Amino acid sequence: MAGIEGDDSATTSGSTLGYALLSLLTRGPATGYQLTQQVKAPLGHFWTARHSQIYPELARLSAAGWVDSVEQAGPGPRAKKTYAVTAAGLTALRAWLVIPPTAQPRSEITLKAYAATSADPVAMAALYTDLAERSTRLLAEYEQDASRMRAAGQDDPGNPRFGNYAVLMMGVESQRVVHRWALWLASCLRTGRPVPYGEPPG
Amino acid sequence: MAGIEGDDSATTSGSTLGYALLSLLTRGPATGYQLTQQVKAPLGHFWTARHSQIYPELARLSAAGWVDSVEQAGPGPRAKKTYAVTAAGLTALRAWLVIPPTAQPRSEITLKAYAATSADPVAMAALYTDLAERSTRLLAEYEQDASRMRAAGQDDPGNPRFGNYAVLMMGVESQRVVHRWALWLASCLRTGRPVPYGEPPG
DNA sequence: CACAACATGTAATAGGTTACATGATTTC
DNA sequence: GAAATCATGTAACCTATTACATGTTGTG
Repeated sequence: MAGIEGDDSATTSGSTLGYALLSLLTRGPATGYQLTQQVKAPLGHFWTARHSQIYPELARLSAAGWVDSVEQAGPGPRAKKTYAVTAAGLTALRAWLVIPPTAQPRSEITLKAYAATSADPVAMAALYTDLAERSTRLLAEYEQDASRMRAAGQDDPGNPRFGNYAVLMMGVESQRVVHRWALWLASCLRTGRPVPYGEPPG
Repeated sequence: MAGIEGDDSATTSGSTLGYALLSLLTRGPATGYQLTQQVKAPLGHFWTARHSQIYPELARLSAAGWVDSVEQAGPGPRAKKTYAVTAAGLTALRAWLVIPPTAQPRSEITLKAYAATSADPVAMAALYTDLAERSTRLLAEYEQDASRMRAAGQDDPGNPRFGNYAVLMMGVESQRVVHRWALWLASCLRTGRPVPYGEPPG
């Protein structure tokens, strides 16, 4: 700051949310509202954001020169703004992508399993049986999405939407794991005795 | 508040961190420092907390009557406090455990995969090859921990430390998934052509 | 004697959720 | 005409990270 002009250099190091929005915008220009929808799936299986977080972040990205926007009037009291990544934004995204990620995942279902023996075994087994059922439903959904994507050629790394497919593959694998693990855990809690992991359920 | 006494009813609904600490304390009394160490593994594979978050939370749990503490003098300028779960704390924990969890997992490695095609394919493939290597190391560690635990009878749901084993099993499965997925992704990016998921690596 | 480990706290900041606020257009 | 969808923002609150602050005990 302090009187020095021309400080619009690439020193701005954005937030993870900012990079997530840039990633979405590489699929094409979008409004804040559309980004709020698009973040739901498949990205939303591993990363979520609400509109109240997205709108202020778009303003910050715009101030940093990483996106620009055109206004289109209505509907509602305010102008509709369509955002697009700038060359500077794409450069920043590319630089961020190749930094090895460090953040640990956070899983509430696993945290509850850590204290599983403190609760009623029957209730706790039911919890994990329900979880296994939910993962079955999700898995079916994801597999359908995956075959639709393959039919559209999105499993090709040359396709700009290949990332959607990569994220979905992780979703499929994760739900398979949740399914197996939840059934194993439920089986342990129901029988009250050690169950070897990976055995077919009884 | 407001003049009404006897408001120490079970209306206090704690934070997730609070329940995580209660879960740790079901293994036995501990100081804030010890909890900071114990949260690292295996719980830390899916849930983390720093001491700066733990100390204030212990104060809140204490105020709610969910834990109590004894002071032991030193070392350092302040007294050392050893915390233990109270009956009320255990009741609260049990009630929380059977609530179906809703929180979505958050994974930075998957987020980066979403934008994989925006970066240099060689650099990006290297990132995921490194990730696969790291998961191999972690998997070996976890498997060792698992056989130690089995030898100690912690794979028995009757054992109060069974939760440690359940969390570790999720860790093992998760690292296996990360390994397969990262190698698949690296293979896609290196060859630039669609690679069927689950094929042995070339 | 330096350095790691033990031990407990607070302050400032960043990240994220819930709730508040407004209003047009489209569909049943 | 009611309800869903489109569309954008702010405020209050909760959660989590980084940095600041202090001081002892044990090990090489």
